[in-house]
Amino acid sequence: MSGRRLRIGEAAALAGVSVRTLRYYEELGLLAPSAHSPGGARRYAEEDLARLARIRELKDLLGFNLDEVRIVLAAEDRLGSLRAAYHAEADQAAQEAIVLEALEINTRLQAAVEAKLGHLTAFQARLRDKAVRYRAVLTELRALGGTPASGVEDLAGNR
Amino acid sequence: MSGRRLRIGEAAALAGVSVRTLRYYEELGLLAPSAHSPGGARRYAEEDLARLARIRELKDLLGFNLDEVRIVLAAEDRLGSLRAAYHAEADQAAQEAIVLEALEINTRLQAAVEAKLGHLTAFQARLRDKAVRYRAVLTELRALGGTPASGVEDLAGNR
DNA sequence: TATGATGTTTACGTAAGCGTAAGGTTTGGC
DNA sequence: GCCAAACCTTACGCTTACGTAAACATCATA
Repeated sequence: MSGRRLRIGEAAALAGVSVRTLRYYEELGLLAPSAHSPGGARRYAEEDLARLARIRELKDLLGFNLDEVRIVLAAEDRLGSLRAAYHAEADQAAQEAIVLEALEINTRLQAAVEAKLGHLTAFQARLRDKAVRYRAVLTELRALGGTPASGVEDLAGNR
Repeated sequence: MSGRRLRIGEAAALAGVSVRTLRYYEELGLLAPSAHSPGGARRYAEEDLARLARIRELKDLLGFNLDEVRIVLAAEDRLGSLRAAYHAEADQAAQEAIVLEALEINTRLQAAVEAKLGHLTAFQARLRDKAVRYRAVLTELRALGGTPASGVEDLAGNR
């Protein structure tokens, strides 16, 4: 179904990160390649790239550091292992706890995203406002083109 | 206008940063207190705190590093000095250039914000989707168990 | 099978963004 | 005027997130 496995250089280029970054993430326990060549070279599958994308998302988009990223991913991983052992009759209370934990983290993430969205849209509004004022100043400046220093005073009142 | 000037400790506490951070930003040429005590202690005015807020916004919200922040602030500063020297008949072409520069940076900022907003909303959608699936798993788990383990039953239904 | 590109581990280096300690000065309430 | 709290400068330290180099192994193509 899914395509071939990528060498570390290919994976890095595709994801827009460095080879060193991939090895570093593995060292931190964030991202391990799902396979290795017989000689021991890392082979990355698509799911690995997806995980990498999630890492970069949490880091770059939400500003999480790699330790915080790990916490989030760890919960998702526990959920994944639950899903794998779903039919193996494990302790149901434990399974519930895992799903609840995932839900909790999901909720916290949603809150974080929501907060960021709020701040960003507010920032955006202020930017637009400023742009309008800048353009007004510009046209006024240009209108003044032939008329030097005639006491026109409303740049200051522009705030 | 509230004239009270703040000592560095007060300013830092109010802004939620460390004293060291304020001094560091000054060292980088990002934020200088608008006054000093006779003995040489920094005194921060409200405008200084506003500037600090802008710095943190660009850094934390957009992920800019302090050097990028400085570029943005420098343009705003030039615009401010233009405003101050508006009546001093300076070279009009130069004034236009300054406003144009501010507009350009504003545009780039808007683009950055827009991009982030797009990514964030996409991320948000995926989070919501996941939450729905998690709750489905949870109800299924509980249905399989027959008896609700702990008092709370309707986590799936709320929200 | 040769061989150059790409990979491996190990380990030291680096830039940003502060933290923290030392040693001295200023501030401001009693 | 006294004195603790807060400030000053200088300077070295620390963490994060990698970069870079060395010395060697493996991969894949001719």
